Amino acid sequence: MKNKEIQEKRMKEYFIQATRNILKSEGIKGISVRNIADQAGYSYATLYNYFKDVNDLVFLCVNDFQKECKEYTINQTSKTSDGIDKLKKIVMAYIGYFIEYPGIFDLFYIAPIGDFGTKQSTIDVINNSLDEVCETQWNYCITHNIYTSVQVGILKNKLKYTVIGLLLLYLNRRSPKSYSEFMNNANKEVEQLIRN
Amino acid sequence: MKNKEIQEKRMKEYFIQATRNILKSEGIKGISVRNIADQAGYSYATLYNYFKDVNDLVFLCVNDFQKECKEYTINQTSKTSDGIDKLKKIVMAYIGYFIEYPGIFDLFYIAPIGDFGTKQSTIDVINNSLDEVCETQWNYCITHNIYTSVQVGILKNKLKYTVIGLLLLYLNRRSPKSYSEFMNNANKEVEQLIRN
DNA sequence: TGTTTCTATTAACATTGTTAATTATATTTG
DNA sequence: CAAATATAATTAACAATGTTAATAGAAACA
Repeated sequence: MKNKEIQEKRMKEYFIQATRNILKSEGIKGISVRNIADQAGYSYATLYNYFKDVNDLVFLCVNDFQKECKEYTINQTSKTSDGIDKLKKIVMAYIGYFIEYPGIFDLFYIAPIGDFGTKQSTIDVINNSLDEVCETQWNYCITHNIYTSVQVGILKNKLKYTVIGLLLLYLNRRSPKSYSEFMNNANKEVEQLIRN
Repeated sequence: MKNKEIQEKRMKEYFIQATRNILKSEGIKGISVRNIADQAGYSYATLYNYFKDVNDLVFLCVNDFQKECKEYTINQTSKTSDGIDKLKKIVMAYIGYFIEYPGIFDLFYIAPIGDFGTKQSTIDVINNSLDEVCETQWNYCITHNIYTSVQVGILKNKLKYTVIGLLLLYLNRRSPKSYSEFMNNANKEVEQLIRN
């Protein structure tokens, strides 16, 4: 009876792995049932023995990406010591992650959430994505009296809306056109927010 | 030679009109070549005699919607006299417009812009959408020394990112869940931004 | 080994955007 | 006005999509 579960888990992992690869390389536009199944080494209909539909499958990648994203920001900022500077660098690294993998931004913030089919816990991970990445620095700032916890609460929201707004406009090719200009804007906005 | 142009313009208008109706009622998910052509009273292939593809057609609605959006904000704030209060109300009305027509938000900020096929002027309209709606109030604030023009430049950006971030998260069903909570958040954010 | 139960695959359907072939309608010309 | 031509609109067709139903294959068990 246990073998069954192990095998099922393994099969699911094959499909999830394939989905992650496609999301990272081709983005959401590259996602299709047949494409995923091909990369997983199975037929497209087999997928439906393990997942309700393709949307269900796609959102199962959120946890892995959030984990990867956090590690990414940690690695990019390991040399900086705790405090506001590090907070800023983490936020910029967070932005950098989605610039490098626009398909993951689509998944987190744009892909439609099925009327019911997407777990609340997944949505929670998305909503806390930026906060979680910054968590230790927020705590550091509170315990070292750089911010009050009320200020942190307000800042978290402002930062979230600003970062997502910036990314949406740039990744969806509204504005600005150039990467360097975008990074300028992002730097400026994050800077202004964090230095109160 | 002139008749031809008039007729062509009229035909285009039929399709654009149909596209606008669908966007306002069903949203972008309701857009399909056959659906548009049905509502326009023609066959689906006829559409290709007047438009490069369906994306081209969809983005032609941007100008109309921007105009409508501006009128919407004017009507909703006609009783308020110029100044910061009016500015805030206009921004909230702008938000309200996209809450009422989520499909238009999708068109403005989410729909993918073809590698080439979408006119730069259309993209400009989108990027200046909020600024244009607020224009007279920004000018009022500058001439009455409420803000400096430098401050206005900074505020415009902050406001844009915040409003779009707020709308994206709410309309795409990330957070918050309830309308009233969303309006609370939006009010708070806009308020904090505008009062320095 | 033979039967049953689960798993994977192929077939099939409806829907999508787009193009080619064909028919209907205007326009021009004799 | 009638015939020839150009233009506009429609149907047919294709490839790709998500999903379900029918089948074939493998595993488990008697």
